Amino acid sequence: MNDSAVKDLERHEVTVSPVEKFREYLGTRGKRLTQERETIVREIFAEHEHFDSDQIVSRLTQPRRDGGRVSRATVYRTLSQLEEAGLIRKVARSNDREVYEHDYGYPQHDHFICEKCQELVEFRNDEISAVLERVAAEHGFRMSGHRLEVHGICSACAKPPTRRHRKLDMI
Amino acid sequence: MNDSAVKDLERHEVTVSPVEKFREYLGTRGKRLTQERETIVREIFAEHEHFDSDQIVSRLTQPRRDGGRVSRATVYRTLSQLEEAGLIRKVARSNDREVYEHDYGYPQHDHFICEKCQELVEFRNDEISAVLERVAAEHGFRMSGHRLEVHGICSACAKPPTRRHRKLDMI
DNA sequence: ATGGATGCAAAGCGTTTGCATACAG
DNA sequence: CTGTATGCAAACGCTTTGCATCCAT
Repeated sequence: MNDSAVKDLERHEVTVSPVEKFREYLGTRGKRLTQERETIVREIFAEHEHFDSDQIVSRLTQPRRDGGRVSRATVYRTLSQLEEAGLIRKVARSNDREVYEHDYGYPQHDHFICEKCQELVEFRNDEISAVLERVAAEHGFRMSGHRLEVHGICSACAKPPTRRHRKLDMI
Repeated sequence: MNDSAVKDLERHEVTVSPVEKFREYLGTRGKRLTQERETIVREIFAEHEHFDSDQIVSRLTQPRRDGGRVSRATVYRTLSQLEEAGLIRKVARSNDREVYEHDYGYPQHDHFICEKCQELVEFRNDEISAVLERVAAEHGFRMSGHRLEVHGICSACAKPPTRRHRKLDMI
């Protein structure tokens, strides 16, 4: 992909809504944008937070004020397709569940994962991609992306224990 | 950890066998090095290859010439402990299974994961850890390690398709 | 001796799937 | 209309666990 193509893509990304982007993807595959799928996409892109399948299921499985309810099966099926469509991506595993995040309209970044509180903290660093591009090229590997989890203790958990932290530790 | 401590660790690593290292770990925890555990460690460290739980289970579950057979449950229980002991670590997920590799007596490295053939290819690059150390420090994050998967197409799969590749592609 | 470890089978748990029914295009 | 999609519940596949028995220390 050349530079102007990249620019087109970027412009596209910030212009088209997630739902529209998904509709386009579905269209090219002879698939349909159903109410259920739209409900799921709206729910997921309502805010930029990490999430797992079960969170979405519990939010959409019980009757809702606006969009109708969506079954567990449909949530799973739709998450897979959203991933194929490049709207979301798996960033980590936590509690035996895949953790997703937005991969559309959001800049490339990686994560710290705290071993104490399990919190995911995003960080951006362009050097990493640059190094990876170079290393991949050296190995004749055609890189399409990467997944990087940096494990350790976050600043909050590293601080001298307070009442609040103690409590959490004792669970 | 200072330089001489690092050197001690390295010397230690190449001197003590995986089984001994495991015995040490178990000892400090009031646990025992049983025949089953030793069999598993020997099997795993017989060669430096990536592996998943099921591979070990199938190799040790059926009666064996030397070491006795080991149950599925014990393999799983022991793999967890080997991970805690720092002898092995999870490097990826493939086919819904955790993929492990030796984390003892082997230098730090990361992996390319081919999206076509699923092959894991190791690569070493010291810049990455260096960058991560720095970024972690900037964020007040106390880094203990990282897991990096670089996704894309490996050189073999990227080559112009041969008869052999075509066949594989059509599966 | 005796508290930890094993084996077996059953349970767990996230995820997938078969099938009858309900829609989007 | 017609091929897709949904919902439900059952099936799946990896992993964990309860319990009676066994064994390393």
